[in-house]
Amino acid sequence: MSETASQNTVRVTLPDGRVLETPKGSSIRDVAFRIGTGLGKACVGGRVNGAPEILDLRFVIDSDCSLSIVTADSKDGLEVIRHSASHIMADAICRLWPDVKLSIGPSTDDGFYYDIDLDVKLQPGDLERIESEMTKVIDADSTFERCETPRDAALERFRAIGEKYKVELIEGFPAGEAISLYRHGGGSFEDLCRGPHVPSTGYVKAFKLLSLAGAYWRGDEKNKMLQRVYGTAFSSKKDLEVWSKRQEEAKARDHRKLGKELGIFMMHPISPASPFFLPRGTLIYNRLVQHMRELYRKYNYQEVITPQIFESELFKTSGHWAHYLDAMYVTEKDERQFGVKPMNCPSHTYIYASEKRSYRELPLRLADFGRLHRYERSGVTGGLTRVRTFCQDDAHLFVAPDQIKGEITILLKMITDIYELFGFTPPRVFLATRPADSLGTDEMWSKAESGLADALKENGVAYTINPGDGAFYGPKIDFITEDAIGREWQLSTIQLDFNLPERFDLKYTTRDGTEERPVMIHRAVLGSIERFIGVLIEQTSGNFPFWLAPEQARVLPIADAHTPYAREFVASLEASGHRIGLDGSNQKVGAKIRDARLMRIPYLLVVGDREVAEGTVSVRERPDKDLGAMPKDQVLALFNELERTKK
RNA sequence: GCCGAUGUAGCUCAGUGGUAGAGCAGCGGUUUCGUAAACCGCAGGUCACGGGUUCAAGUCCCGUCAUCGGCUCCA
Repeated sequence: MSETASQNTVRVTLPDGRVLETPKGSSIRDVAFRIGTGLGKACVGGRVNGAPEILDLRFVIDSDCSLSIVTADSKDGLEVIRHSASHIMADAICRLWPDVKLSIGPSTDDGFYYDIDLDVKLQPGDLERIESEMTKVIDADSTFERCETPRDAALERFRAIGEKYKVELIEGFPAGEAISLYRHGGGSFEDLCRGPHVPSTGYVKAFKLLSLAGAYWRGDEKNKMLQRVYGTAFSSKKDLEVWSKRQEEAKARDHRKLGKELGIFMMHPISPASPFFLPRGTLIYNRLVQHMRELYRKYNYQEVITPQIFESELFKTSGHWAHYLDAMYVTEKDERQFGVKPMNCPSHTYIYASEKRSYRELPLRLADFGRLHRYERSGVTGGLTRVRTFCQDDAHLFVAPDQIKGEITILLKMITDIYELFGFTPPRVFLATRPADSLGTDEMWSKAESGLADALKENGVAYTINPGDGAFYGPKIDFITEDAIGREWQLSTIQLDFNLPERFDLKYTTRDGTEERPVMIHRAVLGSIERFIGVLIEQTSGNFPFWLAPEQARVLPIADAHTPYAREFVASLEASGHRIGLDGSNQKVGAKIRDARLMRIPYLLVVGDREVAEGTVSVRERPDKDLGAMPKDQVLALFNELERTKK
């Protein structure tokens, strides 16, 4: 290897450390082909010198650099393909409806969309028309060309064709900066775009348009609502099929579907967006609450029960009246105004303030499973994940300022343990900072925000900052988990609050006899029990662990003659606290097995002549594992162990 | 709240202006059976609700409610 590259070559360092000498002026694509034909065919872009942005394959390398090739099937590669697919879709829409105005069309985690302004209301059937127009563009395999234009020229160009959203976007760019445009179809379609794109439209080998939706321009509810067309694209037809299949499977796990099938909850327009928990759902619900109560004993919480309805003064003092009145249920009696509680915190301040508090009592941890009501706007509600009545495993910790970090450390452990117990993947953690509309001083906020950040760092929890997403009274740490179809939900939360103690004038007496203000930590581990159950149903596909299953086992007599024995067996298992069913129906055992499997019963205990004679049951473990015949004591030991270890 | 779609038996769904259907579930009977659906019969509907168009509306139009997909919001 020569020490210095010649005048006409550059040295390109590959991710594996290999150095490739390549003619000056080679494109990323050339380099990929030099590495291997397979890679050359599979690549869609490249990254130079570890920069975050992906560059076009056509990007020319004219100096020594490090390069990593982005292949079509990688996450980055898919992003490029999808972004190009969104351009192709925009082109197709322009061909079909020439008076359309384009806004933005990015790629997303599992596809892409384009927001368009079009007088004609697109119908679901139009998606097929757009798809076939897109296919024409893709079949033409025309080159994606990048061109840089001075800002003012670009502005002029888009203004001339009346693309007002593009004009608005460009106006937001710094003056004098060059604007990059991408065109394909020999210039018949041109769009403002940072890139990168695949070399030609033919690279988009597998795509599908998915749905239509409304979306506000720039995500602001005050702006015009545009039409959003969602689609997805993959590097191969096979990948698209795999994805489609997975989507189907996810739909089968939808908690609204399973909730109905498994008898967990129902909904009724008589109380919109408010679940009715059926007996089976209530067993799960109460078991979860029981589990939290067990933890509360361990972690020194004290549970309280507080009123449902309060005079408005409470919420005026707390600030909720000003911030959330529209979302509260209010009522008037005796010419006094009352509100149904949308959260427990203000009432806990009354318990705190009901006696003179000493530093010795802190941290004071008050837990409350109180039912909350929030008027969620129509259109935002759904299933168990966003409801108008719910309860949280809510608690408020009243702590001295120097106890904050310690408490949060304990909470992080509690939360981590919970996700592990349920077998959830670790949640994504966000630190939500001060929102525009908030209470308190800058000093309070920065103290609170850095307090949370320090606690996270000290406990080695990786997190992302979510600017302006905090509660109006304080910053928070949110723990985000996904449902079956990838929608994200906040379950656990830890919120720091210097405001309520101030507003309700809470105090404690220190060792020195002076009075200080406690800090409040609002926290929920499961979050809303309703939402938690919704996510739990989807994560487990209804296969609840033994300790949570509403019916942990079902005894299946083969014929009527075996029913008395079966009944006895059920009674003795129930006497040990297990939830056992009996299928005494007039059906063949095959049908009973089928019914029980559909209900996801963890254990099926079959009894026939043999079992009666031997004093056993034949145990079948979900979904279809034969554990053989077991005497009663062995079954009991198994169930007790499952219960004890929460498996 | 906004954009769009949907609403037929308990559930899943068919029914494109001319007499409301199927499967499963339910009920009655027969069958007593060995690991994913035995057989026969019966019953079940103001086609979400309210208006309108029409000789005639589940079907077309308008409104309301609810649900679903998004957007915005989420103490």
